Amino acid sequence: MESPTSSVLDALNRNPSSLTDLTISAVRQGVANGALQPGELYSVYKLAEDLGISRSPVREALLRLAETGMVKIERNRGFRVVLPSPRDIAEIFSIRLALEVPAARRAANHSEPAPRSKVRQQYKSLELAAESQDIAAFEQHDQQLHALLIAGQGGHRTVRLVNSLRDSTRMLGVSTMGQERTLEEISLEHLPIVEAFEAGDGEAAAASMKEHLTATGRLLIQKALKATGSGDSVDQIWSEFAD
Amino acid sequence: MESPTSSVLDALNRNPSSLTDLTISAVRQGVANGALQPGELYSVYKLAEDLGISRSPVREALLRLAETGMVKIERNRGFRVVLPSPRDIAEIFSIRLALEVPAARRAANHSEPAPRSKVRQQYKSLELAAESQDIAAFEQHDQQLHALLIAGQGGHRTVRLVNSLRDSTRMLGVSTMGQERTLEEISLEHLPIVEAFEAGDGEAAAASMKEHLTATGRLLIQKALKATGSGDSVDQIWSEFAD
DNA sequence: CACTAACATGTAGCATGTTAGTCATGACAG
DNA sequence: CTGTCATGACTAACATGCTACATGTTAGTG
Repeated sequence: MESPTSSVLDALNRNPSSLTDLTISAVRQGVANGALQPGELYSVYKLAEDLGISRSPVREALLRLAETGMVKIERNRGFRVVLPSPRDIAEIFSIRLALEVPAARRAANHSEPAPRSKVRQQYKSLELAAESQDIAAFEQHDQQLHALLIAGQGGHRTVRLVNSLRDSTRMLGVSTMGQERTLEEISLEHLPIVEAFEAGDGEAAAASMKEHLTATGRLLIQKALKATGSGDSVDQIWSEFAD
Repeated sequence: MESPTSSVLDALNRNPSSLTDLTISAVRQGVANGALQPGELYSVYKLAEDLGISRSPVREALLRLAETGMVKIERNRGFRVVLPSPRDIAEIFSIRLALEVPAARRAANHSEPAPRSKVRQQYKSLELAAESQDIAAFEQHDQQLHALLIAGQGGHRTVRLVNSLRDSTRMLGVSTMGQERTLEEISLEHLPIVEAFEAGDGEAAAASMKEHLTATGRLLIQKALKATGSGDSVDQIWSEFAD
């Protein structure tokens, strides 16, 4: 194996864990910035070469991503980044609603000073990223804000689960972000959640979280429907999964 | 490579897919029947030898199981089957409640003849397994019944997700099954759900599903608390995650 | 006797060789 | 022109060799 590229080394130094984890991050990033196109066929061979590492960790990374549905592996053919169907999106958001709305309620009802300042801080970072149109940073702080609102008591599994669901819709956000909704608008949707959390108002937190997720989910479904040219309506699909 | 054991061959014939999948099944089964003890340290090396295959598919299987939390891999040491803490169990059931209760409601409200007969049939199999004290069959039909009640429109992800959550608590069921509750009792808990589903009564289905999952979850937490000798109460832990 | 350093052992993680399956291409028969 | 079949390129899946590391043990030091 020749000398790894500097970016690989950098990532290695930041995170001494494993090349598999590194590869997972790399694929996520590639999907986020469009380097990996949904539907296109790629091979473990080439990806390993590009990353300057061997096939084993790359393969392991892809298997784990396939487990979450972000990627599909085709035997003896290669792998594809999966573009979720409108129904997939609806299901994903129905799950997120089922998990995050009660979580937001509980979090607000039990909110304490320390997590409050963290949430506020995270929201400020989100605003900042929105102002400077930094989509990558925006995505990251959005994720961390949602994670904070779930983590309350230590819902590790729930956080991991929601993060993996976000993975599946990440490639949709890329094209959507800053078009239908500006980053500022999305950022503002979080404000009532944060305020309700700080006020310890569980019901308000739940309601505004529900509104936020519903708006996001429906928008992504609409986007996906336009892309597929299907005749189905957003309402119809949405009603199959969420109320 | 010597001759694989007959059980391995059997599993291979049933499922011609991949050795990785075979290994996942083998580990699940090993956990279910106590061949793999929680907390004990095992090695990929030996497991691969026992299965009569190479280390690669075994390693891949364990990585995927680690992803779901059923197993923990320790670098350069081995892997352990994870015994979930009382809090872990509470979180798992809070997730299952969030997903399965609304799913049961929707399923009942949209129930049609075809799925109805399938559900009824699955319930009969469950009863039968309970009568004959066949724990393995009982587990399987229990899982399939829950899956049917979720799958409604095609909630593939939700089904997979719930199945993976069940994985994490499987080793607890082993020791519990047929002690605190008899199989017949557990089977009977499903009856009101099935009846509400057949009657198209969403609210009743949701309520009885909630009752069933709550009873199961609390029982497992109690069991786990006794094992750890902790002073926490079931109510206290339960209230941190579920309502 | 306490305490440390060298070493033996066993492991995950990674690299790489091997096997067998899939598909595109094009020759060729009808 | 069309459908069939050989063939070659490419691939995932699997097997296996290698390396660095974590840990328990033992030998050496005060």
